[in-house]
Amino acid sequence: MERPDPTIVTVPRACPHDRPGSLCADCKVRSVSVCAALDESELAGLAALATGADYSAKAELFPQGAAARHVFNVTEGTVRTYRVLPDGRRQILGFLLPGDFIGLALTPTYAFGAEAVSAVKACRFERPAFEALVAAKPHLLRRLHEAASHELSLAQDHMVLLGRRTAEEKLAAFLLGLRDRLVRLGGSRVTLPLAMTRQDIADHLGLTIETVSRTFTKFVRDRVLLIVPDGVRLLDAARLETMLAA
Amino acid sequence: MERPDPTIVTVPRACPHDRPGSLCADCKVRSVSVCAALDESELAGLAALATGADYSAKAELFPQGAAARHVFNVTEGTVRTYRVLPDGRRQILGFLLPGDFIGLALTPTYAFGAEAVSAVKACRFERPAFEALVAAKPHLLRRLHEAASHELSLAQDHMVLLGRRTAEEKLAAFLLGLRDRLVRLGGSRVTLPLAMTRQDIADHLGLTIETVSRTFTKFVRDRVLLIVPDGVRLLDAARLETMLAA
DNA sequence: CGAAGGATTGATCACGATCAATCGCGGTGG
DNA sequence: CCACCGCGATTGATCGTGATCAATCCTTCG
Repeated sequence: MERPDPTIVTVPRACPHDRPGSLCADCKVRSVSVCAALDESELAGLAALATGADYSAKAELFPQGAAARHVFNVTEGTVRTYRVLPDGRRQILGFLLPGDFIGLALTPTYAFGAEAVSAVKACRFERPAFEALVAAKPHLLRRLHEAASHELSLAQDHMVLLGRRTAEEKLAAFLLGLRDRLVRLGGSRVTLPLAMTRQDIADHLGLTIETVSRTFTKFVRDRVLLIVPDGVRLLDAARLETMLAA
Repeated sequence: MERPDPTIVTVPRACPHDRPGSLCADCKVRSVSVCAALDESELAGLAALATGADYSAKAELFPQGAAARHVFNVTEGTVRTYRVLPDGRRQILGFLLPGDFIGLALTPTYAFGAEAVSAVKACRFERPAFEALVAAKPHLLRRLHEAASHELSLAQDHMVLLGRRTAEEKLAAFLLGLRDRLVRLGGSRVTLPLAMTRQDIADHLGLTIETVSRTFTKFVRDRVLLIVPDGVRLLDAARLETMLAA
């Protein structure tokens, strides 16, 4: 699958954005999101609640601990979710790509902050209306639960990574995991756009920016990858896989 | 399957363990578990599905990746959940105490392994029957979702700990977190029984056994706690709190 | 009493952190 | 147009936390 510009994951129009009259039924990320659980009539209900929200790079979707007034479905761009300690240390919990849902937990406040890494477009739903829909549609709740369970499993994976992996293994796991997600969204298998900074990657993997940079350099020296503008090109993904098997 | 593991004893009975004929309505840990969501009639349905399962220390409840045939509600003792890497490195995801539920995810296989740390008693439900009950009771599903959301939040806390905390902070957070859970179960505020080994604690906090031991020793030297048989006595919990605030 | 398993302590090592300088690129204004 | 600026990334030098290697110690249990 060819992509003209590897730096941008172009996901065709989603939910009702800046195109008046467009519906969730046309949403190009629907198949990979919680919305996949809904039938036509339910989608209609959802579409009525949806508004488009655009964020420029570095914009805050919401801060940690804020009242949870919305749930979101990312349709374009990359979002980082994070928690910070009082002294400023930051842990990035994850990077959200098109199709990813924010607000699965249905808690009164957000347990983490969220910021746009690149320019982001999202489908946004008011919480009260969304909750009402969930209450009316057990199947949607079931789907939310499955999504939350999946996220819990990913969180557990990440605990293993943070607690028991070396710097090299961490970066290898990060790159392969991101590649797989991008492939599912129709991206290239060898060229990964990296919207996030080295600092973001470091804060996700429990490393410093210098260690991330040095590890990238080592991978380049070992002919495992090339660094290209705004991303990397994988030369030897098998070698990365091997690091994880070990 | 015909010759059951001698470390596991199954007894046909309702939720609470050693009292034949007793019902979930009497369950000591109900108020702190997902069962708290159920009314009398629902409890009756649940009680009909429950069997007691006892495990001696170190017994395996199920291995990582096994088909998820049961869900569990721990009623006595401590369980560790874990994932292991191919080369043997282990990450303990959490320690489950009475009232904690195993199998929230409702996935076809267990995403992690579970072992009894101490002698354990649990309420055990067959998955098909439990799933049927969940399908029939949206309120129970909602409760499961809330529990899963809470667990996700705890997992995110732990990611921060693993990625961004020092050894001292990790141990302080572990002790205070465990204390709070034990207090909610009616335990002491200053004397913590530690059913798990130093190695278990190390594998939970992303440290080595030696570092855990040395950090305990440092806490003793600093008059923060005393080491007592099978546990610790907190002398200066405030100092532990301070470490986390920093 | 001896063996075994968990815990502690000591000596040394090394991975990744820290401190610091420089690079490279894109944007901006003179 | 290009000099300058700012920010992210890279690289180098050194440090230090926590890992590793290894030797007891302590408790329980047969």
